[in-house]
Amino acid sequence: MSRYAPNEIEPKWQAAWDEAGTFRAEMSDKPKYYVLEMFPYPSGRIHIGHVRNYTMGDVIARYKMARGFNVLHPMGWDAFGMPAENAAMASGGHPKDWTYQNIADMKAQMKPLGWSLDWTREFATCDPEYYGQQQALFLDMLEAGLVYRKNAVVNWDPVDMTVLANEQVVDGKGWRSNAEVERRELTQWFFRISDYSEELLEAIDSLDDWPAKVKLMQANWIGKSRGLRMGFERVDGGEAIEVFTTRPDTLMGASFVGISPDHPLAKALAEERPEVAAFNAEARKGGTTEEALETGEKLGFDTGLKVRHPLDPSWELPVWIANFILMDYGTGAIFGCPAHDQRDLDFCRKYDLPVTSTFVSMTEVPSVSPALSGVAFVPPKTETVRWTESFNWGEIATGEEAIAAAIELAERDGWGRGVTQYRLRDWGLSRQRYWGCPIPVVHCEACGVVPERKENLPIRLPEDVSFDVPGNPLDRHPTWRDCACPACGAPAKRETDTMDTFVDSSWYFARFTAPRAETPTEMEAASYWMNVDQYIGGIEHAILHLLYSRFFARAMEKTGHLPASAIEPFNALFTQGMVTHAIYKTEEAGRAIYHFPEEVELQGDRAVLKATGQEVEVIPSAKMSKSKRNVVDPDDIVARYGADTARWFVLSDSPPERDVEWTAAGADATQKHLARVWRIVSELPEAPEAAPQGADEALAKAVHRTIHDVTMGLESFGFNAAIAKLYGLTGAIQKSGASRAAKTEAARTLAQLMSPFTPHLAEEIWAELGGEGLITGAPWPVADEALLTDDSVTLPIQVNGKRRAEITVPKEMGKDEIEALVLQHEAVQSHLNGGAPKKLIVVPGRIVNVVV
RNA sequence: GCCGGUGUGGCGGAAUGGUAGACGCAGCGGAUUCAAAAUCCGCCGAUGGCAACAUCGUGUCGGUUCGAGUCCGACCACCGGUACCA
Repeated sequence: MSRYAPNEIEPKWQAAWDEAGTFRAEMSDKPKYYVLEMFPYPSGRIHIGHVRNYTMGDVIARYKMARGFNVLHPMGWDAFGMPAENAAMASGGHPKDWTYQNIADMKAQMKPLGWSLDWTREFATCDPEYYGQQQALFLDMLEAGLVYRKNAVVNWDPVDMTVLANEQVVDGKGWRSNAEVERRELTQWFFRISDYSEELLEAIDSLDDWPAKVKLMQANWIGKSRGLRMGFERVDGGEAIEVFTTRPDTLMGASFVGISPDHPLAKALAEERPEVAAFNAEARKGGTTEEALETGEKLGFDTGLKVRHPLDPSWELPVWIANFILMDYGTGAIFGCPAHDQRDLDFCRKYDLPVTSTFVSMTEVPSVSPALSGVAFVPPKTETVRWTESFNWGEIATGEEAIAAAIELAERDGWGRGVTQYRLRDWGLSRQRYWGCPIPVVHCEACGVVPERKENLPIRLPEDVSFDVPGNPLDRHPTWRDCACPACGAPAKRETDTMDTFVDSSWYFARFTAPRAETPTEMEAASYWMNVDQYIGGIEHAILHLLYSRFFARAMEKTGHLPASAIEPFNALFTQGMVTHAIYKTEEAGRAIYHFPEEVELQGDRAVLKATGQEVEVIPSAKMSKSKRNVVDPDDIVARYGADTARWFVLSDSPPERDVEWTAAGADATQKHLARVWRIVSELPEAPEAAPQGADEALAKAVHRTIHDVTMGLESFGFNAAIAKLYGLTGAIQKSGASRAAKTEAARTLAQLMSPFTPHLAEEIWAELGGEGLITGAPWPVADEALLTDDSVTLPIQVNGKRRAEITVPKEMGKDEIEALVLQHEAVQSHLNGGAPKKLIVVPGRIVNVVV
């Protein structure tokens, strides 16, 4: 008997697949199936989360292959991004070298796992062949009116004189300079995704095979709301201040009008009055994230200007500048209603502004007024509210009715109009960074902003750049910017902003259908392979990446790069959980320092650095991130146990949609199990020619029950449950006294059912048992319905919902007969105390409940 | 702050509204062995009991139902996203 030797069989079968071209995808008459996992960022090493993600996709791909589909399962690299520049800054190399080296290293780590990938389609988004096509796409979108320029705020580091990513802002300070970050306006390129708000929202309903939670998150993100856009007339006769509100029903509770420090009025005031300029500078401190704005300290400045309340011209409201109002949202101005909005209430209490409730009374209104309690009361939209008499639109209405009435009144009297507003903002794609796709436009003094000519694409990144000082190397490159204007030929300057890396990942799935095409896509290939039938990736991409991709598919349809059938590019989506790991953190001079797990020693509840004994803060379970140094490398698992063990192991224990905390315990057990399967196969010749009565049939039943259960599991991402059933069948074959022929047949089926999970071992068994060709792609076994049912069923008997006994009855026994049997049952009798049951519930084939 | 999710033995987890804890890990006991490794068999939520069995038990509190881990409401803790991390 030979031993289970993964290090021998795995390279052998991988070579066999390569030679046969098993995973190379070509268009054919067969039905196609496109399975895609979100492509990795080449951080340097693959981590255990990648293994889990790509093994899931591989299981699906191999299963679909066995079901007769022509499967496309490609792989590539999301290769632009900040870490490459950070590495260049830290160690002096070049982002390109760093990235391509990482790709080579990670590919070398991925190959031994035996994933059914079509490597002939591989590309990296930093290949000029890819980003050049992306530039062509950009130009087509520009021509189609889907791209424009406007001002937007960024995080500005005043010491390093550079734009910071949100991630580089830690507690409001720049991560390198430790200087307080400011919000600063820059002219940026934008995609008109908000033009598609309604369409992207409505089409969510058609995404039947998407998780409900992702659809809900997207809908909330788009955030459709009906509200009132209205002007507040200025007492001094200046230009009215436009605001948008979703709660015009609370207009009678208005205390002030607030404007953003970037509002034209605030800027104009700052020109004249130094104290306004000083406040605006102060108010611009801090990062741009919604979280920072919502949770940060609210600051205000009374401009001294007054506006009139639209319903009562004698009622004057002060105009304040407030730091929590962003110019990017709505009109950059709000009216503050402290009684019914917590943020406004906090603001008014801080600056001693009046708080007026717009309710006289209602059941839900707290007895203490917001002015005293400090707790704002948001009027319910669906419940009837008793409004104050000053409301012209009636005393009693639900919040929704009052909102509608307010809009109607405003439109009738001409001081405002009802508008549908979306939370979704246009997608700012400009990045002031080197390692990204250059935006293919030219700035000409005579012609303005001019698109590059397509024949000049790709606009390549220059290679002679330096990272020794912060800022965008393209900006300070001596010659790269210089070019001829594509329109007039005069000397001009290139755009030095590059594209957001989300652009790269918004169409790669389409590029995989024709990865070497001279145009972004090829219609024939795109029409054949699109859509992605099954997309798999992390829940952290639930909103941005998926929404941007849905927008891009529409934009590509509009510009003739995708068929109309592909505007929703992902038929089915599965969001797998993350593999998490503790983060180990210490602080030095107010800055966080992260430590690798191997640098840390655990001592009961506390953890210390091995080197110094310094106590380390343990953040229990967090997303793996290179910058947090909590990434687990799967190499030693693969090296020690083999790919099949690693593949089986990452899918066996936890449901794929759930986060798992990584532990290495259990890999031993997985390998023991695979060795046991191999041993069972090796020992088949010792099984008897003839079996005792019923043994063969019992084994066949176990086999077909398992075919059914595993197939169901594969259809519904129930990988862990499917694996549990495979453990069960293995045990059943081992313990069975069935004949050699029956056991051999069972082992062949077991190998087929295992083949998506452990393809190398499955091939080895298939060959050992005389299977024809490769097991990969061999037709999937079909369960025989006749073998799935038993002649008798065991019914639990409950008394008042608690299990007290059970009876085994023939499957076809009628309700009346079961009732009679149950009532005679000793355990039931003793609970009845001679009386009759109040109720007797018989659920055929399931359960009996006696209500006493 | 806001949006979304998760919570079940010592651990990972199973369970179309129908026997809570499948399967696996760890642990305990046994067989085999000179001994070990490997392998095989058994036990394994808590409390009480020799046992049969009884009571309790799926984050907390409440509700719907003959019956709730599952549905509804409120809360707590943790995780993801929050538009320049990818």
